[in-house]
Amino acid sequence: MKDKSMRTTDRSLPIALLRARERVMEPVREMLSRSGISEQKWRVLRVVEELGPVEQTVIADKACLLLPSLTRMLQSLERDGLLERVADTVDRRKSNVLITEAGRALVHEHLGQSNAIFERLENALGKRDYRELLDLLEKLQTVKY
Amino acid sequence: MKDKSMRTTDRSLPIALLRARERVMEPVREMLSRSGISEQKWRVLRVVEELGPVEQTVIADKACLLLPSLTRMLQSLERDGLLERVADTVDRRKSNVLITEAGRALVHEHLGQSNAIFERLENALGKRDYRELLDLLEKLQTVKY
DNA sequence: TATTGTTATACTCTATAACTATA
DNA sequence: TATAGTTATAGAGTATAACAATA
Repeated sequence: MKDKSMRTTDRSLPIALLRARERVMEPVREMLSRSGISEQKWRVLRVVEELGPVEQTVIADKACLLLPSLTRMLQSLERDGLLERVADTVDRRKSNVLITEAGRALVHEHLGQSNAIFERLENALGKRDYRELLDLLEKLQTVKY
Repeated sequence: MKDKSMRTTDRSLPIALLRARERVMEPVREMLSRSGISEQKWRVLRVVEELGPVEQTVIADKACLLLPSLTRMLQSLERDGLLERVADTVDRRKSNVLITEAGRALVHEHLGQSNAIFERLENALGKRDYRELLDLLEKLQTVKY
């Protein structure tokens, strides 16, 4: 007999978040693999494109990466001419990362495809539920507990 | 000037799901690291405990892992005496995985701690929103698009 | 002393293909 | 021929600690 306190994995928030994400990422992965860019690098590019010149600690936080991982990705993205690092003039420990024109072009090209994917999903799930889900996820990120 | 078609990363479903998950996993990771069990193995154990004797393809699907990764984890979990693999008597290509008493004990012990973590979160987020979020994630997993 | 970022290292997981055994 | 699982292998990311430079 099952323990009553046993939450099923469907009702486990971390597992449900992961399964949902895997589901949603399927077509995105297909898109990214065609251009040879990893999921993680794609997040870095989007964060940098969104936040403008931004320091690495912030990128790591927003893109859910550790700093040592980020360092290597930035080196690679910089070699590919998609991002640039410039030393901060005020606090010289920092460097600010910004997107190049080539990087911006790449982001926007893929974002077009990505938008198409998520428009389909939005319709399948219902606009109301889709928005509600994003609202709840946003709330979850900021809640203190 | 920003492109209007540019969704911010807050409203990107994959990124929002990831950030939410990272947020939620923080205390769970702390708990797991104390017992030296990886996140992935923890998912495998929970899935097997939940689904009883179950074939590996199903575990891989439910725990969001690839079969080759799962194979190695099962070997390790079997060595540790937490799971067992028994050949399927009907279809001999398959093997059924089941949890041992030691495995069940480990799962339930950690599940107790995990429940405490998520009860706190449920209260912080509000029971209604918490349930709504799980419902939407479940819906997302089954939607066709 | 604390913080920003880098380097080093070991390890784990991912991804793909090739393979075995069975259906 | 197709499927279940294993093995091999390359590569990428994770996690920790130690380090350099700067604050």
